[in-house]
This record gives sequence, C-alpha cells and structure tokens, in this order.
Amino acid sequence: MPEPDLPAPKRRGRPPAGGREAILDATLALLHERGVARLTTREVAERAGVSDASVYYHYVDKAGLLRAVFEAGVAPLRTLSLAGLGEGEPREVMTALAEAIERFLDLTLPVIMAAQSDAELRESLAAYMQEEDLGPHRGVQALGRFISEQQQAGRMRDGIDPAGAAVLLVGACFLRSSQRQIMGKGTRSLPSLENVVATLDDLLAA
Amino acid sequence: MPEPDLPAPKRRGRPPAGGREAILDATLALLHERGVARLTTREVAERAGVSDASVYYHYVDKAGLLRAVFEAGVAPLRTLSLAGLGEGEPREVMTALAEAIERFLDLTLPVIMAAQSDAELRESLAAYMQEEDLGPHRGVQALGRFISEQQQAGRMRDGIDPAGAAVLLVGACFLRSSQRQIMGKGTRSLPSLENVVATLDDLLAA
DNA sequence: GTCTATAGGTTGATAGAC
DNA sequence: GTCTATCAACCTATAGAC
Repeated sequence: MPEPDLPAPKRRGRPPAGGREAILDATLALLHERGVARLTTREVAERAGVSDASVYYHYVDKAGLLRAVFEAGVAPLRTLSLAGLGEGEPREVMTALAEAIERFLDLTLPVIMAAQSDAELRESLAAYMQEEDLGPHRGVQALGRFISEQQQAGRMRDGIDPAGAAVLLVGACFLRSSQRQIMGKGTRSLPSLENVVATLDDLLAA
Repeated sequence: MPEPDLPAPKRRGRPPAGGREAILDATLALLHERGVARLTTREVAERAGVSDASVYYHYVDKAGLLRAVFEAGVAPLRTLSLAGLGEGEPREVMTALAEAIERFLDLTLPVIMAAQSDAELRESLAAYMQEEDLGPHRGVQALGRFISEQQQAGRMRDGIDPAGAAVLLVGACFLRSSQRQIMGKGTRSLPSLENVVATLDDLLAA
C-alpha cells in the first residue's frame, strides 16, 4: 500500500505519469457523472489514461479506490471548524460561516451520499469519520462557541442554548445544500441563505 | 405495464401469490441491507420467492423496479404537510411536527440517498418529485404558515420571517436524521430534538 | 402470471512481461 | 510502476412452455 504521499517525493516536474492522482481525479469525476452504481474500474482507467492494472496496483481493489476518494472528498471538513471565525458583526460572521459550510457541503455531500449506496462503503466511511471525529457536530460546535462568546459580550440575547441555536443554522445549510443536489438547481422554493441568516440574527439579537 | 392497482382487483384471499408486492418489499429490504450498488434482480427474486422473470414481467426492467420503490418510499411525503398542525401550545405543535418530520425522514431518506448513486435514477426521482411538488419546502411551508398564524395571534414575536424560521427547524430535523443514517446511531453529539425545539421556541416566544 | 433455461455482455481482478 | 492479455463470475434480460 504505497500511501505515504505526505513528504512530497522530490522530483523536478510531475511524477512519471501522475498516475495515482489521475486515477483519483477520474474516479471523482465519474462519480459525479454516473454515480457509484455505474462506476467501473475500466472506465476509471480509461479516463485517467492508464491501464486497468494500474488502478489495482495503486488501490488494491475497487473498495480501496473508493475509500481513497471518500477520504479525499471529506478532507475539507477538517479545515472548517478550526478557523477562529474572526471578529466582526455577528451577522457577518454567521453569513461567512454559513457560506463556507454550504460551499464544502456542495463538494462533499455528493461523495457522502454516494457512499450510502453500498453497505460496506457506508460502514467504512462512517468508521473513518468517527475515528477522525468528523461530522456536522464540528460546525455546530464552532458556531456554538461563537454564539456563546457573543452572549457573554452582551451582543446576543442571553438564556438561549448556543448549541441548540447552532444546529438550527447548520441544519438549514445542510438542508439547502442537500436539496440542491437531490432536486437539482431548478428548485428555488427554499428561502435564501441570506434570508435564513438574517432571520436567526434577528432572533438572537440582544 | 400492469399499473392500475387502484381499484383493488376483487379477490377472496390474497392474490395468486402476492408477487408484485413481495417483490417491492424484498427490494426495499435489500436496498437497506446492501445498498443499490449491490442490489441484483436475482436476489430480489429469490427473497420475494418468485422467479427472475416475474420481476421483469411486473416492472419491465431494473430501473422500473427501482423507480417503483422510490415512488413508494417517497409517498409518505404527501401526507405530511396536509395535517392541520392542530391547536395547542406552540412548543407542543412544533415538537409534534418536528417528530413527524424526523420519523418519515428516517424512512424516506435512505431511499432518496440510494437514488443518488445512479445518475439516471437521480434524475428520474428528481423529476418525479418536481412533478408531484414534493420536497422539503412542503414542511417549510406548513411550519411557516403555523408560525405566521401564531404571530398574528400575538403568541410569537413579530417582525420575524416565518419561512426563514421554518427552514431553521426543518433543516435541523433533516440534519439530525441524515446524521443518524450516515454515521450510525453511535453518534450522539448533536443536540436532542427536544433541545432544538425548545431553543427555537425560546427564540420565537413573544 | 409464473416458471425454467439460457443467451449475451460486463466486470472485478490476476499473471507475467517490460 | 505500467502495460497487455485473459479468466472466471455474475448480472440483466429474453424466449418459450405451462
């Protein structure tokens, strides 16, 4: 399992053929176009410009390939909750956070949903996310902390459960992003993100 | 395509073998166990206790079978928004609605997510939901109306966008149900539904 | 409407040379 | 690390009898 990948192997130009990454990219692209159910290693190899055997050399088997794609797809989750959320008007901060959440949900949700179509993959992904402590609760915690701070600073009403309020916003983002993916873009019947944030901001205003 | 099904074909006991329904049930069960990617008509037939050919006789092809399952799985959506939401304390009404939403999301979400794994099925389901005007906006509208009424009755604060507030709660339900399905039940790190409803109730209280 | 039997076509995965 | 060639397994769908 040639997995190191971390200490960038020193090389002048691109790797011999960039096979490993090309395979990953091709898989991700085909995942969007066809969905997992119709994803074949043959087509992955063809699009990546490598042979069938290369796919197996790098990722052992099809499940291994998909696991790699999922882990790469979920990776952005790790970068989200760490941001300090910065300073500024509550409404601006919440807008920025909500936009960030929706932006990466649009990227990772397709991959997460794809994993739901195979019991083995679903468990594999669930285990990975549990080990790495990834999931929606990260966003909830981050936003919850922010709300709590604002309350203590007297800029938001007191007596409101920060985590409870946080789930409301994160959930709205999740719903909006999911709807985009499931129903296509043609459905505009959900309030805009701006509207949602404004509503919560009104509700929380001191 | 023997689809009528509506005027129950008069018969004393059960149909000759109950084939049609048995196939549908078996498909749904296998969908949960294995996921679409590993669903085969062979196994469906075996579990339903019929032959392979029967499956094709009733549902034309595999896609037709899955479409039937999806339409059946999404059906509960239709019954949701029609309920009058009844009378009672806002918090009780919202709790009841939120519980109802989560309950049927737990049922329909697996099916909806399964459809995401095949581009053709995804579009088919999206088209169906669009035609029948199904989707999260139904719940949002229902709750939005309720909030609007409560505002006019002076039982909830004024100046808050009803639809915006509604998305917050529906989104939270959606997030909680999704998390249950994706990460398994072992993850308790999201606030309870009771907590979420209570928070929104506090926020909206006049 | 339900069955048996089978055709026809993919697919995941391996072997072994380079 | 990458290729060509190939297998064995499996799956969807159809034909035709009952």
